[in-house]
Amino acid sequence: MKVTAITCEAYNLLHHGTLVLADISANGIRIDTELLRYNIDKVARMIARTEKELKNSPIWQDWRKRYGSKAKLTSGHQLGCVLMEHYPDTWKEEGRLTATGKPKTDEETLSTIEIPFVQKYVYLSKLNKLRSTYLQGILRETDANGFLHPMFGLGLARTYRSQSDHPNFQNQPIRIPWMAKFIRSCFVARPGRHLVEIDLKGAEVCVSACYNRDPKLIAYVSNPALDMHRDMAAEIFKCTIDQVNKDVRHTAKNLFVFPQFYGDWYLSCAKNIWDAIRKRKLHLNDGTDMFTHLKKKGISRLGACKPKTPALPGTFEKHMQDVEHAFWYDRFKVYTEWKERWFAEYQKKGWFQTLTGFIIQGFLNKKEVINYGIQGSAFHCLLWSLIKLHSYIQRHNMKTLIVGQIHDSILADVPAEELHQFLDIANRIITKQLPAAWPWIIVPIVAEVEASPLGGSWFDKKPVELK
DNA sequence: AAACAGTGCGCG
DNA sequence: AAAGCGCGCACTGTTT
Repeated sequence: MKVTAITCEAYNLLHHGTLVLADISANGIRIDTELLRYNIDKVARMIARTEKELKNSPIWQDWRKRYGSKAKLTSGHQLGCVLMEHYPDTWKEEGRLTATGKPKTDEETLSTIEIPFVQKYVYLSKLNKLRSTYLQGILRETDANGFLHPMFGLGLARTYRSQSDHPNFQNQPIRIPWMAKFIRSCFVARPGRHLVEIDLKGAEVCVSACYNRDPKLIAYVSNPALDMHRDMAAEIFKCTIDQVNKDVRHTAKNLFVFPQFYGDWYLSCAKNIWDAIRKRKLHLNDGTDMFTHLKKKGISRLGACKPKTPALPGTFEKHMQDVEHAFWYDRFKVYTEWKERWFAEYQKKGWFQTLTGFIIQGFLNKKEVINYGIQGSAFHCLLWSLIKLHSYIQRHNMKTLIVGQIHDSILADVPAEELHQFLDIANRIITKQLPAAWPWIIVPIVAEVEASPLGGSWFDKKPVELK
């Protein structure tokens, strides 16, 4: 793919953005190295204990017999071969083999084998990831003064997003709370300061609405009284919006709406949601178990989920097929028309231009053509804000330091006495100046703020009300 | 010893 | 017709 910034404005964005990102790297984020070392020891002990437990199992005896001195507890390939003997059916299902035809041993596949040995293996993998990639990765890159300087680049991602390395600051754990705690509690504010994270609320959905101009999507992101994820939850689970609780909404958002926007299809959504009902024990607001509720609504099973076999009535698979159809051909039909037009135009020309003035060309499939512009422009909203914010901080001789950036959020280390001023200007840039500078932004942009206690950690951040 | 392909998993 | 977009990093197992 050829990467060319064409408009002058697009060039300037990358130019100034690069300078700001370099400054962010130079500032660095403070690391509690003592806690980091303590956590590394603690996780090491957890790993040792888990390995010992696994090695007491008869399955490990079997494993040893097979591989002798080459037997390795961390080898997914070896595990796959050992388990294949006892659970061959696990890998008979569609999509359970790797690209080279070997049995997959990812968490998703292994979660179907509900024996302690396998579940413990999954846990051990997580512990090893935590120790190697994150805790040790951070320690390795931390300088002698206790500051970490992640790098950020604008010249690599095909979407014109940024990337980060040494270490990657943009994939530090947050979704699994116990993992997040081990790591994020080591990222701390400098003395007398707060770590402040400012997020562009629903950035990609907002920017998507600016591309496709679907009136219903625009309404959803413009009217705080409306809630797309809640509405979709009600459709997916055949209930009223009052019956939707946080967990159910979260499931609809992350296992249907977002995947659909990225080009996923109903069959994979159906499987994932059905799994989530079981694993997360979903229920309605009044306490009714979700499976019981769906049964009452005429849905008693998932269905075969075979791509070439038509979905049968009374299955969740069939229901999700209908939900998907209504989603794209009724609710968001203007969005669908835009997708068709956008892709057809690309096929004719071989390139397209993003709303922020970048050309993207090369051999791309439909999903890439649909997604790249949205993903890139959403990040550029953040980058533009970041540049403005940085410039304001310099001009006003503020002591605030911007220390990181994660696609749609900014992390800053803010002296207590500057907190009010900082939040005020950041909010003004994001919600007022940004939409004023870019007329293609036709929906409100909202900032969300979280802050750590004084001298506290990234893990301890709590929402802050913006006035 | 170094490079490479394949796999898996963390984040938005 | 195919069946989720973008990244970085660690590890296994093989090849150079």
